[in-house]
Amino acid sequence: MQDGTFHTLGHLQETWTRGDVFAANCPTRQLLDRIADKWSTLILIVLGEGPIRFNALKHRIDGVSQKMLSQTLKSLERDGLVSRSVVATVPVSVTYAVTPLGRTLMAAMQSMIDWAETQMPQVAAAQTAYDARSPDPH
Amino acid sequence: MQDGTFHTLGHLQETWTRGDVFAANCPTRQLLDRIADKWSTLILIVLGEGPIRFNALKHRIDGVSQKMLSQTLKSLERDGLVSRSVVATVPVSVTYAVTPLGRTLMAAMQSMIDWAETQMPQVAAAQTAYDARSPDPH
DNA sequence: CGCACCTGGTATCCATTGGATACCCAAAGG
DNA sequence: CCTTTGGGTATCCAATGGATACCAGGTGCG
Repeated sequence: MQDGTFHTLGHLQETWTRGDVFAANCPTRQLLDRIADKWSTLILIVLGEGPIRFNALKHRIDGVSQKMLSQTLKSLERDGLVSRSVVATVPVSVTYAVTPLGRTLMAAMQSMIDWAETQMPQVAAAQTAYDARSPDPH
Repeated sequence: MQDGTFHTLGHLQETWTRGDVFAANCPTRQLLDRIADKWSTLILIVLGEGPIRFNALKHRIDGVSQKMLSQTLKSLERDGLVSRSVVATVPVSVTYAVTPLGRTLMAAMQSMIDWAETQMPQVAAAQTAYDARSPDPH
């Protein structure tokens, strides 16, 4: 398969111990690895506002490359979290939307966003303090 | 600085538009990029159970390399999410623990874990269906 | 007609990241 | 001695991500 594929795992495993997120073969952990991802998170947040076309999405998410966007969308579609529909307009336009399953994930993610927004000053302060303690002795 | 440093961003920016997670310079997004990370998530979950030493942590999290573990711990410490304490035992032992700030993040992350554990069958089914539709035409 | 432009991608190449391995220190134990 | 132990760092190589170029194929424009 091509350059940076997402399909290396094939499909999720069948057997696991519930709660054992730390064994590499635990499907929960595989799933966590997939969704604990920069672009997936951002894409789902934007899609939460409503269906959107590929290029609009690309311009909305600052810094995402076309390659990562199409790869990540493909993987999210495979996971049943977003749906892809080709609208046969003049230049074919492709619209992406969150599925009901994806919407349940978004609720869980929202608490992380909220945390980041509210706790940011704390983190910035901690960083400043840390950097002051270790003066980067070069 | 050495090989795979985490400090490339220096420190978080000062000016932003609240809720604008999509501009690359938004501190919330920088923070999100940092915590929406495979190893950070796993480390915080383990640390949530109580303080733990470096090697114990390493053996607990299947598949993490020593390099990534020490790098990620350093970055989490800088962000004020975990604390590192050197106990002057015979071979020096280092204990890591979650800070109160880190504990607030863990609560937010827990909903993601719960989602992964409960919705995994849905995702596995979606993947199977997807793979059946696109027969990988080689 | 011939050319550029639109959308939604792929193919290619190179920089950065992550993983495996080896090594380091100092003290204890055989 | 020589190995083991804990907590790393240094080095090297494979995998990942990003930049850029290209493609299809229909449309408007000179």
